[in-house]
Amino acid sequence: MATPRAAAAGRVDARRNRERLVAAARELFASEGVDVSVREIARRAGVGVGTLYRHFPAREELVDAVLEEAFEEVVASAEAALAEPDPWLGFRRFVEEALALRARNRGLKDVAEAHMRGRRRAAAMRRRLRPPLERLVARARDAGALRADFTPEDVPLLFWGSDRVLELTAGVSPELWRRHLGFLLDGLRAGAATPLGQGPLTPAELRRVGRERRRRA
Amino acid sequence: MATPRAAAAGRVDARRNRERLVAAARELFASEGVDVSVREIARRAGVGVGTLYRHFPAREELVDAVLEEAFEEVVASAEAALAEPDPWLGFRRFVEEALALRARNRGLKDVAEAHMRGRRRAAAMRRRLRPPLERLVARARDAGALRADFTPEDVPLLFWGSDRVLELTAGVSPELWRRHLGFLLDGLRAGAATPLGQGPLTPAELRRVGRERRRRA
DNA sequence: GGCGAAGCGGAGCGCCTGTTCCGCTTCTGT
DNA sequence: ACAGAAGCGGAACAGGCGCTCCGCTTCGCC
Repeated sequence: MATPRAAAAGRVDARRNRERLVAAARELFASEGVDVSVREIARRAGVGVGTLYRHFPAREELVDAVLEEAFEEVVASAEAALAEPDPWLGFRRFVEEALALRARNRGLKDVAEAHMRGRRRAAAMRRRLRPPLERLVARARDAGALRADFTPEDVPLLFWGSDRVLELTAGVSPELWRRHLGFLLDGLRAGAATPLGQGPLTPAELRRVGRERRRRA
Repeated sequence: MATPRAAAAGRVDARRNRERLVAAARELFASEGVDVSVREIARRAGVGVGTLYRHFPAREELVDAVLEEAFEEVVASAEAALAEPDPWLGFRRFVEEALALRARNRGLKDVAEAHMRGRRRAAAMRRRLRPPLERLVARARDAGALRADFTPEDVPLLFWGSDRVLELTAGVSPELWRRHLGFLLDGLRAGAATPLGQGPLTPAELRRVGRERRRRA
């Protein structure tokens, strides 16, 4: 019994195929986005589509399984940013790191934007992200660095906008999103603030953004 | 000869069908975006798909024909903004108006972002937009209102980012893009500027953004 | 070593897309 | 009024998608 029966049940070839599928999906989601076809994932993994569906009864479950770990990095980044003593730098660091992760993983960006059309685990991750994110915002605001009218519900706005820049310019100028974010961050400092005509999303509205989007697709 | 033989040649029923197609496409592109299917456009116009293809040998030509007028409004808006005496208000007004047009016309946003995958007329419009836009930027910068490191090539960044917000939140909070733009504009004032790590796109790079994007699709 | 079960592969289904083709209708000049 | 041309409509094609199904292979316990 050298290496046997550890991990989950099932035949060893089945487990190997499952791992191959996850690995193939991880690479393809990161480089091509979540919209790669199941045939392409199966081909990359060296298995048939039937095998893919045996392990992941719907395409979305594979997305869910693969991107959980990527989302975990975002949560970790938010928690690490809270350790930064300067409240403004902590806030800024989280936003930059979260976007840098998206820059390296198209799939993460897709899922974050599409607000999961049925991705349960990503929804759970989102709930985990909320508390540290709220503290990052409150801390920077209370320190007088972040403008007073900024709310946690405004954070997705930062991501969405820079995501698009990222998406469009990744092939030509991979770091250009930092410029867009730089403009935005300069506008988020308390000293730069002028009154805004439009109020923030409420938490309920923010949730609806995801649901509306799901219905469309 | 009351109303006859004016306009282009061809049978009157053919001309009527062409106009119906353009009208149907205009409505659908504005409300659903440029990705509506040809069958849907034909159905809305009350004709068969064969008729659509008789008038517009490829789907893209219909897109091109319909969105030219929408793009024209953007150019007109830039020219009108130059009449504004305050350079900053002029700049701001153009950006806001251009985005408001996109908010009312999904197709315009799609074409502007996709940077025409083969839309010749839109490319011509883009060239027409450049001169007034350059003057708007230079004027606001020279007046000391707009930050000195802002270039005309940065304008698309403003649009792309807010476009995404618009797209995602249109159904829930149709004016939320104004909040995102508000943050951004506050960061564009000379007084708010801090050094940016990343330089602007060159004009050549900006053109490549469109071409890369075309290759993908 | 054999055999039952678990796993595998990929043809095929249903539905979508843009585009083509051609028999039939409708217009229009004489 | 009529003939011929111009225009029309929609079935059909090629190629994509996610997903299902089932005959065949391979594993692993006895």
